[in-house]
Amino acid sequence: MRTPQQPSLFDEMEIGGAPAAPRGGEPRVRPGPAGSSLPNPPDASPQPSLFAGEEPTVVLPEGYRVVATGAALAALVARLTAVPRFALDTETTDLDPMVGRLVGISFSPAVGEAFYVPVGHSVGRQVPWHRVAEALGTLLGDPARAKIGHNLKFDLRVLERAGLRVSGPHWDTMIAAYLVRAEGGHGLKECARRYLGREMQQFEDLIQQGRLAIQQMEVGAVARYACEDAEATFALREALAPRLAETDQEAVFRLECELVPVVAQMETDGVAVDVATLEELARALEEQLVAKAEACFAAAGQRFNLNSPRQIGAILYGSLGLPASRMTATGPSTDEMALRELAGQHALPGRILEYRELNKLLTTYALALPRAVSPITGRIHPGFHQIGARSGRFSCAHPNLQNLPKDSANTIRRAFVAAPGHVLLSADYSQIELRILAHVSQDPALLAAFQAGEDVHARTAADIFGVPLAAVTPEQRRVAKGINFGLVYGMSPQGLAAQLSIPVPEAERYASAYFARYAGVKTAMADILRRARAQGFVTTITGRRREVSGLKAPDGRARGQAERQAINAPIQGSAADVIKAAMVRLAPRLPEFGARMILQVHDELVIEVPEERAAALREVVVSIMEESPAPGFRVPLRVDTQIARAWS
DNA sequence: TTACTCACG
DNA sequence: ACGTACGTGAGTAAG
Repeated sequence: MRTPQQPSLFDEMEIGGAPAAPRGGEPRVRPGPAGSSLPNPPDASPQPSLFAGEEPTVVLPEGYRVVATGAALAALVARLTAVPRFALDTETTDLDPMVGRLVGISFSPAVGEAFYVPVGHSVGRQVPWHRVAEALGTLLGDPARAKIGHNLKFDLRVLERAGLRVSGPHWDTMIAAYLVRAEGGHGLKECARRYLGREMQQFEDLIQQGRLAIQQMEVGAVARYACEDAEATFALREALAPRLAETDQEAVFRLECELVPVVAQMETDGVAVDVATLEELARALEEQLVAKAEACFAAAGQRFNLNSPRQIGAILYGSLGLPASRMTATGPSTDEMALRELAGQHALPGRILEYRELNKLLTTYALALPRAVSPITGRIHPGFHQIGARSGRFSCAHPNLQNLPKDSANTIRRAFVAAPGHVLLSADYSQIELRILAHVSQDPALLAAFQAGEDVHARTAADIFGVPLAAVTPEQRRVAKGINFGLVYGMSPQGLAAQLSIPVPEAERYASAYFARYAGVKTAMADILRRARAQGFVTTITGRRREVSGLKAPDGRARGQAERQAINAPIQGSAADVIKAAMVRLAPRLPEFGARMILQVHDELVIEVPEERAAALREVVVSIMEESPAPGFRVPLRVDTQIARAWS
């Protein structure tokens, strides 16, 4: 693997005496407010060809064209102007759009037809970038023309960095492919194989063939590859559109495509982090960790690798002879629940738990997060994956900021801060999944509880224990809260019992008391299961589909798991639909406040806004998020907000 | 690469 | 009797 510290052979190479393109060595730090995207044109100086005097080695297939002259560029614009939609694809020097520079853009206005516009090659003839941008800008910004792309988020970010804004409507073939079929890969090449029966040239083959970085390769070779990408993408749209219709997922597809530019913006803007706070925390944790490790070794009577579950198991269940309660696939478990059970019998298990807590904070957060800060912007730019979760939720990675510790005892979230002069506005849905359940079930008692604005856990407690609302004890509310969480997860009495640390028969009594009071919920769940068994899938309020297999499995455990998935997916997935739709409605309102959406954590949105506009924006955010998400959705939605310098 | 553990909603 | 609920990503060990 290459690292920025180890430039390849080719970085030293200069062609035709022109200076090599500037590379990542000198990061231009862009401090301050969330990334106002400075123009960042590709490294595009036309240079004498490395291959001057040689015959072109690549013959383009019929229908593919290189756009390397002003006349060809005009012809491309005319051709694209004549069609209602076209596919586009970008070639870049890096897969990270924060780092990669534009090498070329390919377009396809029809099946069998594609154009490649080289803009960042270091060899061969090409039209200067400012002329390309000028010629294509209007077209790409035209809201009357649909842009088709495979993972458009990437191309939008790269083009934006190069100074070209691409407006919708967007038609993302990767998202379409995922909605049509979640299993298997969703790369362009795989999709072309599956839906077009085509075997495409792999990127690795292109690179290996030239043994050069893409921007240094002969334009013709890249053109052949890039044209195929754009053209296959165009063809994919035609193959996938009818499948989206067959599965009744046009509405959710439209939602996801409208979300693409919103997510692109969120990733590009990133979030500011106070590295000094994290470094200070890391130092403190390291100190505590050493002491805790020594305490563990003292209790164990020997030294061992505290990060190895296997070695911990050998000590606890071998040397110390403690009884193993829970098993994993490969041996006795040392997870938190297992160690808690042993805590009364020996000092070691409790100390291991304390060690693990510190170690998690140190390695996963305090040490790892500073490494994720971009040297280019000084901010962290996590990837938000619209199709990352089967339920319809986002997933978040590199780093995952959706699972930062929430415990007020630590300072991890406090290290996430607003830019100078700004604050973070956090807005989260209250009880969104239970409200979805109320809507889906139309259970009168649950609907009434929300419409009355009651504390729903207390209401549930009052109902299942048969006491007045005002008389509910904290313990009763705790049990009711467990029930309500359990409902969303497709609860089993066993799971409920384990979660609440109560006997199974008691959990069974609570569950039946609940379903007696909320009979609509019981019948709604039975309906979902019946339909799931008949159709093989469940759906959300927006029509997002999730296939569920195993509902007819003879193995009770497998069947139970499938049933819980079938119950949970419409609830979790509808909640995802609700917040995604709110993001789409909210995004166009943010510029007037100078604000940017920077994080989404399932039921929470975090927005960075100039301090003096925060109060005004809060009203807008709340009113948009609380809007009814669908016709006939009568459960009131409630959004709580916080405004602070930091995310905590 | 797989298994385990653990952070979040 | 049941292997302890739904959905994720990351760090580490060990093969």
